[in-house]
Amino acid sequence: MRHRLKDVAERAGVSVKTVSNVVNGYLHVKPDTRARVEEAIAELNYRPNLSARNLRKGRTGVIALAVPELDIPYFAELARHVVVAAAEHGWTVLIDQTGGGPEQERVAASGIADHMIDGLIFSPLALTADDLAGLDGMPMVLLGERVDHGPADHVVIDNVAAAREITGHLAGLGRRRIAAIGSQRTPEGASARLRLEGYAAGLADAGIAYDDRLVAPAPAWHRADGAAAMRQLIDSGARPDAVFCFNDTLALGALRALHEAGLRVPEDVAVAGFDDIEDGRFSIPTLSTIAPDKERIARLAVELLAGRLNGDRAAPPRELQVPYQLTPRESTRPATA
Amino acid sequence: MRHRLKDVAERAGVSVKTVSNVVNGYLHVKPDTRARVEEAIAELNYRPNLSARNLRKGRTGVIALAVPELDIPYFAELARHVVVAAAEHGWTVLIDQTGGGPEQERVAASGIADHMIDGLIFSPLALTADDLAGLDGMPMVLLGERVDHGPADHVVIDNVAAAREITGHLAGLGRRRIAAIGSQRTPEGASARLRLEGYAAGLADAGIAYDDRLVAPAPAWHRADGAAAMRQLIDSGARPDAVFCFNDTLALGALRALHEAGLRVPEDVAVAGFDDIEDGRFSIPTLSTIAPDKERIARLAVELLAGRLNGDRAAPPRELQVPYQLTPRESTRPATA
DNA sequence: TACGGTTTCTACAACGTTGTAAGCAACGTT
DNA sequence: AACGTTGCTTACAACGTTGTAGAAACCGTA
Repeated sequence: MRHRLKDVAERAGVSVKTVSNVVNGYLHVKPDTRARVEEAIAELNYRPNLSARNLRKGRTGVIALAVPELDIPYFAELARHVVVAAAEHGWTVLIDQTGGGPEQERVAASGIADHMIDGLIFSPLALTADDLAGLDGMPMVLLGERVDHGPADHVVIDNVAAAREITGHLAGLGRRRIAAIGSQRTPEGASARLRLEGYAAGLADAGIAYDDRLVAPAPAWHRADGAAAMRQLIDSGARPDAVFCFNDTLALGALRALHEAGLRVPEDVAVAGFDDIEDGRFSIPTLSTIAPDKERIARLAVELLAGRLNGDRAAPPRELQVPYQLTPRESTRPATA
Repeated sequence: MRHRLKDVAERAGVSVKTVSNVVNGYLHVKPDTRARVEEAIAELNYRPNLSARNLRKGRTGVIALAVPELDIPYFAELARHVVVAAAEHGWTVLIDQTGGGPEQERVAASGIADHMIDGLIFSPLALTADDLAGLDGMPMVLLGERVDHGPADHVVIDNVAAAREITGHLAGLGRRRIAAIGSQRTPEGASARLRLEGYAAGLADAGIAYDDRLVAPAPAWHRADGAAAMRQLIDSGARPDAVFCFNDTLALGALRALHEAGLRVPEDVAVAGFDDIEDGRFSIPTLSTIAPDKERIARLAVELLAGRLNGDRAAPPRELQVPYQLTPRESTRPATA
């Protein structure tokens, strides 16, 4: 049986509001009254009804994190950091899995929001700035890259620079036939577009001509897509001597396909990824990658949201950039080593 | 600006309750009244306040899923299935990350629960049946194995049988020095205990003597722990020709350590895991494992919870067993192949 | 016209909490 | 002794919703 303030009040012989004051740490309560109330609370194992509190206060203490898929390691790792960072602000995180489709993301952005959560941290794939316009001022922080600057706060990394740098890293090994895996033509592929741009810039830096036949699309960025794309590159006769995969799961799939084709990594083909997921630190070979500071991303997102919630909701949207780190591992080890 | 029933009612020229009736699909509303109300709802972009509704109805439409860590692939995959299954029942899932410590799990079990959620699906590591006793009848389903039968519904797989079967599989390859990685002495290690028991039974089946020196503990079940345990087994001179790791992440770590030690898998050492996470299907070599039916686990958990919520809360706790599948892959490929 | 029955709608109260305003002691100051 | 001040406590209303009970309008039949 669940108890209410009223039950505690009766037991302690005080008013309901006094119990409320004790629960909320109000200062002016006589020590012995407080003790009596606390005793009653303990005896009845009283717990506040959050729905009622939320109704009264207009706040729920819950924020939502909407990600495309939970079992993509990057998002899972991100989610972990967000949960931790949110807890430091006293928030619980409601995790929503959108699947990445435009319609579902729209539902997530508007539907979930209904008075159940105080704010939203959103990692959209398909959503456009327009979709977000109808959100009635739900405080929101967007993660990841969007080409167009929407109406909400943003936490991003410099995808173009990172992709350019890692492409340069591959060129620095002496590779000339550097392939890319993960391009996408759909409007959802904002990350893909930026990373492709960085790849092209990296090639240009090294004086290598961009070759369409070395760029393989991937409908999604799962391991299976990476393996399929790699196989296709191998079969096409394009003979790459390095591959930059637009994320680590693609790269892990590519490693697998190379292995099955009897090609050695990095001797025959060097492989680089993007995201620095845990798997890449233990794969065979270990995976060179771009390591974004995920903890910082999560922390900043939560802080931006906190800022909106406590401060000015109408302030102009901010965009924060988080650093990344080029992290070479075995899959791009120089031949000399 | 957010609107209330009252605003819609004024605009449509009806009472608040009539609007409520329309929103809730009550039958006896004249078509043209309904139309007027719906128009007003659309114009104001009205959304019900869920806190108020919850307060009134005593239900929130949210269930919680508490897991030790989100970035352990097994839990992430499980979470994905739970979210999907819950959505089919109209529930949103609040995901809570306990960290696996006893105190945090206790907080998760009792604290989160406070009127914010209708029920809880809990995958505990450290919690005992006693800890769960004080939960005041919060409907709850436990996932994974517990030695003692607690007061709540359970969805489990037969750990002992599965571990025994995969140990037998290793023995069937002709291996005699079959090691185990992942044993735990702590009371939290219920899974470890059961899988160790199955391992011992599997050895006995094959007429192999149990050898303490071939059993390596792992404080947690991460890749790093698996790698460390494997290194220790190698260095100890125990010379295993097969390893059964108590989960896939341990096994992936072990693969890595074997690779670094210059040992071939499966030729020198066969490796088997448990859980069938996505990584194991793309690792080099691919990982033989026990594949529990995660989707079924999630679905059953949600259905058990639904049963509690809609039906008899006082019914005796049920325990459902979900099938698993021994899934041989490259890491235990027979020498002849 | 009157009547019972159905359909459609409304007023009111309640869910459990907290903000507001005000009440009552106890105290020190004039 | 009267007074303001401070500390502590309380009654009441309100947050936005829905269940209950019943009123009003409408229908067909006697």
